[in-house]
Amino acid sequence: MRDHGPINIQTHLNRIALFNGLGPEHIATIAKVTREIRCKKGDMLFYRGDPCSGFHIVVYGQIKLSFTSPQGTEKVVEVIEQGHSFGEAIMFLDKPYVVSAQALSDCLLLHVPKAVIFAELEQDHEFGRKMLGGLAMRTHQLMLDVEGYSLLSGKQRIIGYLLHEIPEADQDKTRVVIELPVTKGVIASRLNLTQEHFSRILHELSDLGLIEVDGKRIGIPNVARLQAQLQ
Amino acid sequence: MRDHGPINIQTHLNRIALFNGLGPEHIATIAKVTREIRCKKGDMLFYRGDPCSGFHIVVYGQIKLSFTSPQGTEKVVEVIEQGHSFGEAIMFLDKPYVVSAQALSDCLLLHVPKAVIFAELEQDHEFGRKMLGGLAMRTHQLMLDVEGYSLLSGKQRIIGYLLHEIPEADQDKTRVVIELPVTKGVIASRLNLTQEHFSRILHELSDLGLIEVDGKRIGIPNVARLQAQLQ
DNA sequence: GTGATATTTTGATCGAAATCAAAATACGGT
DNA sequence: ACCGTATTTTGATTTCGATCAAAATATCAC
Repeated sequence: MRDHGPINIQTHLNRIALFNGLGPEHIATIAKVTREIRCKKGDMLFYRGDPCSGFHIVVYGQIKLSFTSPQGTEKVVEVIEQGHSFGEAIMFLDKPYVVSAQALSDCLLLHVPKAVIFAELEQDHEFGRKMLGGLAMRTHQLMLDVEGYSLLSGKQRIIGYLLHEIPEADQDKTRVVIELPVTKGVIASRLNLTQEHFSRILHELSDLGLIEVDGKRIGIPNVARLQAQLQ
Repeated sequence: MRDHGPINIQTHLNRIALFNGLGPEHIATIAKVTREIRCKKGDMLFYRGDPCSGFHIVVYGQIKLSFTSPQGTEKVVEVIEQGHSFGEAIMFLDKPYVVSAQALSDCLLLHVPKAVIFAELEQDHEFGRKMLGGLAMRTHQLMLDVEGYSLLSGKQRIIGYLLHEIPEADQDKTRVVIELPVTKGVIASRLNLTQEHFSRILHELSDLGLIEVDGKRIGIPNVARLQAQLQ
């Protein structure tokens, strides 16, 4: 568990890429209206259909964004990790949330009201550019997701996920070990698979000697060989 | 076939929602660097991997955006119709296209270079807001697509599509007739189905009396009853 | 109109992944 | 360390939709 003492909102805002280059006085203005939100593992932050009043920044913890079907099945769209933000897109539309957000662990979030963002956009071109870049990246990522869901098999999506999880620093290594950031069930759902199927594919890859599974630690003895399985 | 004579670029730019509210002198500046592109049915506009130098507006005709898997299977992401634009998102990232674009019919397009858009963003806050709104809408739509692919059956996706195709003006009618804008194969792919499966589901809905199929004309005797099938 | 091509439908079969069920493990709190 | 809960694995079965193949329609250029 982390330190839960009082935090300096400005410090955290400064760490977000979106706010890089913003002058201290602008950061201060934004910080003034930014609210801290602490939530415990399992807490719902918002539900699909709730109105959106701004966007969120994850200072620490993990937030799960998901759809739920009428029949109650859940599909995880994304897991937001420390230092990332979410809800920017819907903020620009006058529509309610299309996903629900739930804490996967104890979290500290910041909520930035949309009004202050709109005001900042009035004044700063560079900020607008950053915001456009951020939204464009999200759109791009969603396109790649759609491609994966449509064109790749479950096994290929899992391999792609594992390769994606390799830390920047280990990119060039032959052998790497990665640590799954959330439960296998959540990852399975994120990849549009049942956890049973996910488990079976991991086993299959393990039998082939392509990975070594030890709980949440996945060893990849030969990254290139795993990559080759994508064809 | 349409008139292929010379067109007034400014007139067409004025019709795009994105450029609403832009002063005539700004429109003129943009028009000066905007290029006309005419292409015939089947022509490729660009391929995945090509660099992106701006975005496109469809003046008339239909453009299909699609992924192709290594095995050659194709997945249609979207069909862009008259009056709509595409490629804005990727323009803000320094990445090549992730989709390919092909004309489904003879088309007239406008290509707006990114430099002029960036220049305009420097000067006009309102333009930035419009752009953000447009990107946000695309993101939103992609999220709904992902939801559909993940949570809905093929039949439900088809019903959703048919209901979505009902013209604004007919929204409140009990009985409507819609006209499929492209071939059934393209729609099937857009909905992540094979055309065989698409055909069978249409037949099934027809047998249930929920729709009446006559080539590209689909009659819906009772919209509410079809909607009820989504549960 | 007529022939050639493209699209759509129909039939038979197959397969990837889901579902249902239950056992086995791991894990957090006291 | 131990108990209760959550997670993961394994097994048996089912199903939705894909694939392969071929026939039937529709469409378009000439």
